[in-house]
Amino acid sequence: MPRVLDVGKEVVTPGRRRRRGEELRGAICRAVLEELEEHGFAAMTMDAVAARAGAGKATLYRHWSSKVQLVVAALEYSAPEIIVPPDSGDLRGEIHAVLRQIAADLVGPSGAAARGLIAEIVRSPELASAMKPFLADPTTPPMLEVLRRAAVRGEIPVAALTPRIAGVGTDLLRQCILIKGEIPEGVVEEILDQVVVPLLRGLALGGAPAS
Amino acid sequence: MPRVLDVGKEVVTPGRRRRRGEELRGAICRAVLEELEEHGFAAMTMDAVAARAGAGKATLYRHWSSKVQLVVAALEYSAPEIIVPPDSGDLRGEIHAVLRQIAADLVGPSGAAARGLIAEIVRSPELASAMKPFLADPTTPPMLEVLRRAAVRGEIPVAALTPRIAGVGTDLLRQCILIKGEIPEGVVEEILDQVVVPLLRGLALGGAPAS
DNA sequence: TTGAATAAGATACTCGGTGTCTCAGATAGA
DNA sequence: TCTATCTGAGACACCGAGTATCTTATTCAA
Repeated sequence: MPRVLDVGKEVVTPGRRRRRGEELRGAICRAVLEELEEHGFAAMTMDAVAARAGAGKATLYRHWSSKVQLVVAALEYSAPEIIVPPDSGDLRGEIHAVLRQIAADLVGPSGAAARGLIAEIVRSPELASAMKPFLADPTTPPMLEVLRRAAVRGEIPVAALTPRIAGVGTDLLRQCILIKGEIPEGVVEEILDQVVVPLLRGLALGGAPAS
Repeated sequence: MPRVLDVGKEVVTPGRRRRRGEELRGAICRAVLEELEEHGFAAMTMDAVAARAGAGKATLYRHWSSKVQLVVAALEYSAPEIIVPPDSGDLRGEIHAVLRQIAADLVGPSGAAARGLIAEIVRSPELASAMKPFLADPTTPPMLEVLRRAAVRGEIPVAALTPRIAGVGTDLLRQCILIKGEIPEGVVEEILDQVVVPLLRGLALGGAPAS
């Protein structure tokens, strides 16, 4: 049952250059990031990415099996870095600096992508493993480093150096942007002063349960 | 330009009963909850809901403007209740009881719906306000009540009675299920003992910053 | 009881997006 | 130079949300 294709195809493909390999993949990843920044994950279409990259849609699917996989690849391509603040001896200030960076990332393009990925996890939980690195890893280590230095100074116990504790601030920020769609002014400081700092103070006490 | 509709319509509608008002809305909401439980939010189609409810798709859209609004209504219809544990004087135990209930809700059908709604917020942040009640309200008040009683007993300061502090456990649980697609064994206790309890202990100290 | 107004059930249709498929021609490697 | 491979382009199939429209059951007022 032959389908009618390309009848009268008259394309004047003017000796256009064709990229391959890393050059091609890089151009596509950059196009993905730009589309993400402009439209967000949901409104980003594969056609738009293909058009912006000057590539064919089939090329996208030849390299990545789905929109989600493509976005994951683009995130890998431009991994946003969290800078560990210099050791100032000011624990609150250092944590504040890390949280501010994380908040900025969540609001920016890579944050939009990450939020979109979380939405996709909701639709297909089996994807969770594929994108775990982009959700947990990049933010926990810098915070752990800040806490480690505080532990060295004796401000907090070594028992406080767990991913759970180091990730509290990040988790709360992420929760905020997921539910509210933004991180309102002052939320970073609210989390810092109502949760993270008192939590560390409580851990410094160690021992007995609250009361 | 007359479109051809219903040519040869031969429907044998056998005097089928037609429901209205609350009966109809209830049947539709139940159908939504069943579809959510079976397929999750994303894979739930309006056609399937209509078919299961024995209703027309137009009827769905006559009552609710979109899939999201319909799911919000279904959640209202079956509002999962968080029971405030009896005043035992055991703060950790009471918090544990509340967190366990919240975790169970997040894993169950209404949790699946809520996760789907969060995914929709990601695609259209303006919807955030429409569903805020279903994300924050149901869980914060019971926890605040538990904390309030602890404050009366003098275990924690009144300053600890903020939504931010009361919601820490819930937020962390929600974050967990969003990212991992599940709440692994032991996570509730991990959050309780590594975060919530030490946090309250730190707040009980009041005053000076950590160190 | 009856007739008009209202709204339910059914279904065809539009629209937009993902993912598939095919093809001509550019590119790379022998 | 010749050949195998992969790109760029775009038509296409498919699916689901939301719309339009028709028939008819139900409600309510006269």
